[in-house]
Amino acid sequence: MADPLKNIGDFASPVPKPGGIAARARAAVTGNAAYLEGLNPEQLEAVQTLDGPVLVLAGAGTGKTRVLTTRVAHILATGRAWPSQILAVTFTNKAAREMKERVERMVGETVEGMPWLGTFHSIGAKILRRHAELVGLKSNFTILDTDDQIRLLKQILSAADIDDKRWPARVLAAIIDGWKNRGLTPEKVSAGDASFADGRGRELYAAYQERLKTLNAADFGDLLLENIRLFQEQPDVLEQYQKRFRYMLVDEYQDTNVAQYLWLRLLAQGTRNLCCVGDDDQSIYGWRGAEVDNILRFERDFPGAKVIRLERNYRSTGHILSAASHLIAHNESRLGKTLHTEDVDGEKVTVTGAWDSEEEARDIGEEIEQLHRKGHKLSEVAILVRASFQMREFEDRFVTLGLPYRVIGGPRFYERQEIRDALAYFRVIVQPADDLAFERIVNVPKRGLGDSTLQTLHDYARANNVPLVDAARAMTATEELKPKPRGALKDLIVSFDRWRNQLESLPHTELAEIVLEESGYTDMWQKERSAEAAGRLENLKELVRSMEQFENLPGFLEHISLVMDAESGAGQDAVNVMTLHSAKGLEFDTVFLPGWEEGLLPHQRSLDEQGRAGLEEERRLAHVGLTRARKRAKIYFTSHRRVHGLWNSTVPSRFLDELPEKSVEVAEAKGGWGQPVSRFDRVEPFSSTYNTPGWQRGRAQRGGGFSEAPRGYKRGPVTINGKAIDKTGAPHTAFKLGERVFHQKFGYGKITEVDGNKLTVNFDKAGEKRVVENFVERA
DNA sequence: AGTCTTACTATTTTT
DNA sequence: TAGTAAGACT
Repeated sequence: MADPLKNIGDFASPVPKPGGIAARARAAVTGNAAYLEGLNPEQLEAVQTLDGPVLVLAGAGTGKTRVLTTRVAHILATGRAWPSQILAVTFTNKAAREMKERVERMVGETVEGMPWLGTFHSIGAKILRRHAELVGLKSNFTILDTDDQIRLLKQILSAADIDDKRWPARVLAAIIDGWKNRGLTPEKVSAGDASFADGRGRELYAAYQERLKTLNAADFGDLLLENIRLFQEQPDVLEQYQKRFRYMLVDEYQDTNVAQYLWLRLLAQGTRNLCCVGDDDQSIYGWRGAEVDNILRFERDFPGAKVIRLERNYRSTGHILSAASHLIAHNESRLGKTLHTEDVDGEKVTVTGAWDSEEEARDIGEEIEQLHRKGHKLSEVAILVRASFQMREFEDRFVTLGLPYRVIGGPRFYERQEIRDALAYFRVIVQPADDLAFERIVNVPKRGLGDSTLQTLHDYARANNVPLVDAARAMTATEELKPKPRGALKDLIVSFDRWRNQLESLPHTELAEIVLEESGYTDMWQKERSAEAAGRLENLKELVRSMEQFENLPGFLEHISLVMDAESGAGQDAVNVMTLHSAKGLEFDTVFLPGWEEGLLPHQRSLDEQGRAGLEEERRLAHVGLTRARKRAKIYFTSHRRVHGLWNSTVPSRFLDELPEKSVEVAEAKGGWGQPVSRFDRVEPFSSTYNTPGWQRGRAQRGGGFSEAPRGYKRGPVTINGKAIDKTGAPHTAFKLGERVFHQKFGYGKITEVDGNKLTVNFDKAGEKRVVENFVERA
């Protein structure tokens, strides 16, 4: 078995050795080092202010990554610290990888990789493995992902005799995650917390933690939480790291949660040389525990902190930047920055109204084709949506147009069923006590080891307090199981023993192939002659291939749970389709922003659940979208959208009101009125509703207030400060069967079914549709 | 064990 | 509407 501690930097050698670095250091001290060239004064200050806490407020496109990497280079070049004495944390592996590459390029070959550059989780895991015994784990503990977590919680719920119908495991998982994000161990959760199973949440949390320890496993949240516990309970360990990390850098500080903040604060109590880089205006992960407050509070948390603002934008043209700045200025909870650019004004941001999402997609498709004809690269075009259901319309359209596109985000490589199954096999080999992995694959492929056999195993395992594999081994020696399952189980155990023996003697990629082959796993998919199965087999091959870059099986497993992301399909010239969230950090020449409607952006749920804070986060999301664009930003909204299969009239987003008139141009939908684009007759021509766009009328009436939804619309789910008025609940108009009604989109029709507030109407022209009663009126 | 039926739900996503 | 997940049925 590999030594998991292998790559951990040594704790010795605090004095840099001379050489190439020294020369650069001299240059750096006099301020004329090559790597400092081309930085603007603020960036230079952010790079050179090395002592004490520093907060770099880096607006979109202001050279944040450059500052971060140059700062590392500067620390190294001036001989302030060794690579192994710098802690640099990011959120994603992608960011970590990029930073590593850029630092290496900047500093040159003489510096070996930085052992403490990585994600919060990977660094947390590394530290935890070193001191696992101190928190009740072994250093080869397994890292569980969300899927394992939920399966484990299911068991715990059933053991506690809780109906997992009423109290689903996934809900509990989310609650526990939330607690962990806030740095709460079971003891610290308030006893009165009744958010789950009538107040039994805390007890279940404790049981879950106990199970994790027995399984020698940690979930993602534990990687940090156990670190904090370790630091708090073992001051000498904490001190070790405080001394080691002479300089600390944090990327995307606005995304940190409470646990991450606590972790950083503990470590920063040593040298206090903590540099956090972030942008409060790009905080869009509040819903998964990020605390914007961390960045807003920085100066109070770290007295004497130097705050440096990067406000020079090198990405977008004037109009785009002005639109984005005006929009975000409507937020109250922000530190405030004024971005400016020396670039030309460029094209105005366009706002286009479309009849429905189909027209929206058709229009955007057309515009993209036009750009393409003019020689623009498709890969420089992005469509950024609020919710993934919006993507479908675009995909459909692009398929008919034959326009190449790629969807970014979506299910990850290692989340696919076949990958997880294969990994489960490997996990059992490396760690026989991994019950979750064992359970996953006992009967995959089918071996006739069904629920009853598994139940027997569970009972035995529980009674004797041993892992399932041991229980299985014991049971095969008794008469308790029927001959058939007993034989199958025995075969499986024997196989695992054999594979485990080959762990040392065979290269791990070879062993992996053998395991997948001998277990019958590849066979299982080969027999299923579907297109899908072929893809799965392909993925399995890809998995084995990706193992090559690791030294051994345990090393590979460590990385797959923390560091594996599928960099798929890049390189092709294709339009990028993704959510606003996954667009953060990217940039494109042309950005399309469809769906700027009340209820979608800002999203209704955000408004309902988070109120004003939710609205502000939605606004930041819009801001992130706009600031992705270098040369062209094109906003769209529709007046009709189908949500959950029901047609809704929609209201243009309030954010449209918040854009500066001088930088915005109202464009007409290409497939606009007058053309027979719809299957239906338009009862009310598009132009009469929006020729003076509603969002402009709204502004005229309201005089600039921003927290209210646009007025003047009778229909649709209009909300004010997150509170819906005119909700579709109360049956204020009782429609009857057979009645004639009128709908804005579908025209006239007869009611054929009434179901609460939902009506099925047989429209004269459009055929049968289900609609919410608010959207029809008596004819 | 496999297939059919019904009920439910329906942002955003990394590690 | 559409997709999934769990339960019933055969």
